[in-house]
Amino acid sequence: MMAMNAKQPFAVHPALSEPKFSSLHPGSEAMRRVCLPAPQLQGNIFGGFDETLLARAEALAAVEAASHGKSHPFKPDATYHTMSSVPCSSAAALAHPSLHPALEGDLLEHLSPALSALGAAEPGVAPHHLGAMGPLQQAMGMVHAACPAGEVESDPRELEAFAERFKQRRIKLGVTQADVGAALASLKIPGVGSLSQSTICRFESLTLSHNNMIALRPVLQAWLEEAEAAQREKSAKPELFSGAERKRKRTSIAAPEKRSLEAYFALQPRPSSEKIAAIAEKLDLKKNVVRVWFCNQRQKQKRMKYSAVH
DNA sequence: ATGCATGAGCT
DNA sequence: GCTCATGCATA
Repeated sequence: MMAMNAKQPFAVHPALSEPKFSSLHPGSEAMRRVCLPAPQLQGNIFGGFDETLLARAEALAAVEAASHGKSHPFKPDATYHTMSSVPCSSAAALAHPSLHPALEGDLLEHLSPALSALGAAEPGVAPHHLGAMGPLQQAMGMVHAACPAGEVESDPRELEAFAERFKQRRIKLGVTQADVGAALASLKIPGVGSLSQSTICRFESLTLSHNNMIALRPVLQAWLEEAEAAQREKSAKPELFSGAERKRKRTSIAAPEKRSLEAYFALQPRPSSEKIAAIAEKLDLKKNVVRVWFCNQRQKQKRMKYSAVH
């Protein structure tokens, strides 16, 4: 496939970074760590009472399971792990483990008071200088160059409004999210290829990182304008490209395991390799699956934290 | 709409 | 091995 993850050659436009993101520099990750609530405490806890904590996390998971067990009816689904033969119990994947926010929050707070503090301690998602930003960098550059710097805002409120307007106008054009993603390539913006339906969807629902939103906006705005112009002259033609025969299988983590993972995450969002291995063994999951789960969970938490503050 | 995965670049 | 952007597969 093409190099879709070229490093970002430049940072977010100055006007785009507000106070929250002023920490926008290559070393922001290090800084974020410094801001973590009582890091050494977490480290000691997890490092010294491994088994105890693992047990507590599991107990927590068990309590939660019992609390709304009936809300988690097992589905006679045979989890398909074509590529990642995760030996889930035959009674695997549940519909959705939506934990009760109240109950969960309560329990977790007792187990990890530092967790709640974290939310307040880290207001912004501190978008660094962005590493894997994608080919859209160049597009951003172009758009910015062609736009009066004054009108390019990064105000979260503005972004939210744009996303909503975008969706509305997109629907008005009768174009699907997938169509938009594919059509992006025909914009011929240097360095900008197509995007998936997932990404367009996430953009519209604001479930991308702030930086990602900022980066994509100019591109999507450009597409929108072109699409509307094209429609005016009656020559809109979305283009889809035939897919391939690639088959990737998705691991499905059963609800009980997921609950445990969430409990572990509350205790330690960044478990060491050893901890991950231990957790993986206890839950009978592949270590890499657990590692990726934690990575994804962290990404999700960041987004949630950000939207919660804005 | 969202869960799990991949890969680039960085440390 | 992490973060981040992004995507395939699937509910």
